Amino acid sequence: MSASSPADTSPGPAALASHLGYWLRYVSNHVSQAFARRLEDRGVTVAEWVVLRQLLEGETAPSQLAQQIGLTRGAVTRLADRLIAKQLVTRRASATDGRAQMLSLTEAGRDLVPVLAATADENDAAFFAHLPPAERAALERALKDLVRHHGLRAVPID
Amino acid sequence: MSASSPADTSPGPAALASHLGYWLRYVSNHVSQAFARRLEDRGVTVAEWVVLRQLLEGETAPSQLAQQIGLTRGAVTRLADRLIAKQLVTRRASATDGRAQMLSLTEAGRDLVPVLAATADENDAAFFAHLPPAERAALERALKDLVRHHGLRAVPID
DNA sequence: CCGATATAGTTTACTAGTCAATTAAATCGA
DNA sequence: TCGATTTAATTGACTAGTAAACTATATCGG
Repeated sequence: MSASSPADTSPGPAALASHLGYWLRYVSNHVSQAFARRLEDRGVTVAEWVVLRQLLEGETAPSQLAQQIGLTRGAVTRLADRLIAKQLVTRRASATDGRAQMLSLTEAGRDLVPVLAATADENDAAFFAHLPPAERAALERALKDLVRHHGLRAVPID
Repeated sequence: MSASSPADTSPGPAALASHLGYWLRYVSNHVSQAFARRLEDRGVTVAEWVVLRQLLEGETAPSQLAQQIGLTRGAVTRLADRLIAKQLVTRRASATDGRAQMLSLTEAGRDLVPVLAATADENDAAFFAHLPPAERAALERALKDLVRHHGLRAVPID
């Protein structure tokens, strides 16, 4: 029962392509890479888009943000540093907790989000629009089932 | 036509979760991360597993390997350095081309591949076995359709 | 009220990748 | 045959993440 994957016909160790995880990673990398190239013109990365979109919901502490988007707090610190350098985000001390910081969008950041969202829409359409609706729906259902079944949450518990 | 994604009900910029690319990346990251944890016990990373499995097909030049697994030659150089340090791979000058190097598995490397393949099988099963066969097949078909339709190949043209 | 513990954020060291520059060898053309 | 171009590999500078150590502030218990 070990070598159970569909394309695994030969004997010996399972081929790379016999694992669904391999294909998932393969396609996902291409989609993200294509998105990254589109965002390049706007001067932001995929990770930065995620932070900016999340901050549109309102002022947020780094640790909270880390939980929401599935990064460690260390990663959020660096990401915030870069976004502040680009003048898209500001960081200020919390009024109520001496340890905490609060991140929010600048004017420029707030203005940029809709532009980036349109870019994300374009990228998604370019990749997935050609799929027959049923297949597209099946893909979405399978992905969400995986999330549900495994209780996938923002990765690093930390 | 811009805000076309299924879960995008509200006005304003599209939410992160309204993009299929977001879910793909989300699930893919979890699968890879889980696989990485399993491989940790064996002392190798996911990228290293891919190289080792590919080298099982035979002695390969770094540039060729780069094409096969979709990395730049620079990335392969570093990866090879690490695998050599772990004594799983050897690098020797090509007999026929003064510029080229050839990478091959050591005894230890060859012995390790089946163990890692079993680990990959386990990880794939843990993530995808619960999906109803039809849904699992639909996922696989959708991913392969995306590869075919977009002519996705080893990413960096370089 | 004060010591122990938990939490927030940053920093350091590491893996993992890109791109661009560099070096050296091979090949192609006049 | 020798100069120009291409190709192979490496290296350096960068983005992007984790994990773990560290600092500072809060909070909880006795």
